[in-house]
Amino acid sequence: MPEGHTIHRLAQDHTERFAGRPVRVSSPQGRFAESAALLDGRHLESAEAHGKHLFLELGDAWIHIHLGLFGKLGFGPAPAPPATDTVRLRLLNPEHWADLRGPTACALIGEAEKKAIHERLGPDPLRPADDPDRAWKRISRSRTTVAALLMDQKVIAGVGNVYRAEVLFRHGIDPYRLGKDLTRGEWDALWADLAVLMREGVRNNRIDTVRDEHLPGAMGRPPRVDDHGGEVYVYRRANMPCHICGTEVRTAGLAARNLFWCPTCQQR
DNA sequence: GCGTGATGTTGAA
DNA sequence: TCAACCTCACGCC
Repeated sequence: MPEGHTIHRLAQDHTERFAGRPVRVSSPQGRFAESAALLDGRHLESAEAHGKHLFLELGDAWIHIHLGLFGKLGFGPAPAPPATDTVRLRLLNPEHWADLRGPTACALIGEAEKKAIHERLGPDPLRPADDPDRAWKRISRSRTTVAALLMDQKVIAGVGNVYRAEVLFRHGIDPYRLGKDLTRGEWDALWADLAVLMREGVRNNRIDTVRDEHLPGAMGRPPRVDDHGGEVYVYRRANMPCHICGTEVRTAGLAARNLFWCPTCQQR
C-alpha cells in the first residue's frame, strides 16, 4: 500500500480525527506497550509526513512510524473492534480509532532523532518547501541508473516502485539511463509531474497515472486497473501491450524490486 | 490448508 | 547481493 502519497494522506487522516485533543494510546500486541503507557492521555498536537515516514506529535515526543512493505493503518468510528494480537498501536478518542499493524518502525523518538531522520531523507515532492535542486545535484553526477536513483530515499523521498515505473514511462525515459545522462529539463519535468501525480494520489488515496491526453493510440483500449486499485501504464503489466504503442511491456529485477517499462516508448 | 508475493528498509556478507 | 523483518490476500490444492 504505501508510497509517499499514502503516508501524507495518513498524516491528514490523523490530523482530522485526533489533533488538538487527548488520545488514548495502547499497544494490544504489546511490542509498543511501554511507550504507549507513557503517551496515553496526551494531546496529539500534529501529524507530519516526509517521504514514507509518518510522525505523530504527542507533547514533547513523537511516534515515528514507517509502514515498510506490509504495514497498514486502519481507521473507524468508535467503538473500536476487539483488538487482535497484530495491532501494534491503537489510538482512540470518543469518536475514532486507528489501528497500526505490521509496521517496519513504530518508535518513540525525540526532536533530535526526528531531525536526524529528516536529514537523511531527500526532498519530497509533496512537501512544498522542498527543493528539487538537492536531488538534481546528486542525480546529475551519478553513474547509477535513474530507476535506482528514484527509489533511493536519500535522493528523493516518497517515490516507490509504482511511481517510479509510471513517471519514467510518462516521460519516455528508459529506466537504465544513468543519472548523469538525464537532462536538467527532464529532471524538472519528472519532479513537477511527481508533485502533481502524488498530490492526486493523496486526494484519491490511490495511484492513478493514466491521462487521456497520453492515450492517443489507445482509443477504446481501457487502461488496466491494477490490483492496487489505480490506473497505470506499465506497473505490473508485464507482457501486456503498451497502451500507447502496443509493444509488450517488459519486466526485470533491479535491486530486488520488479521494474516495468516499455522498450519502445522509453529511450536511453 | 499451504505457498506466494507485495506500493519497503536495514544490515551483514 | 542477500536474508531478515512485519502482515495479509490471493491462488491453488
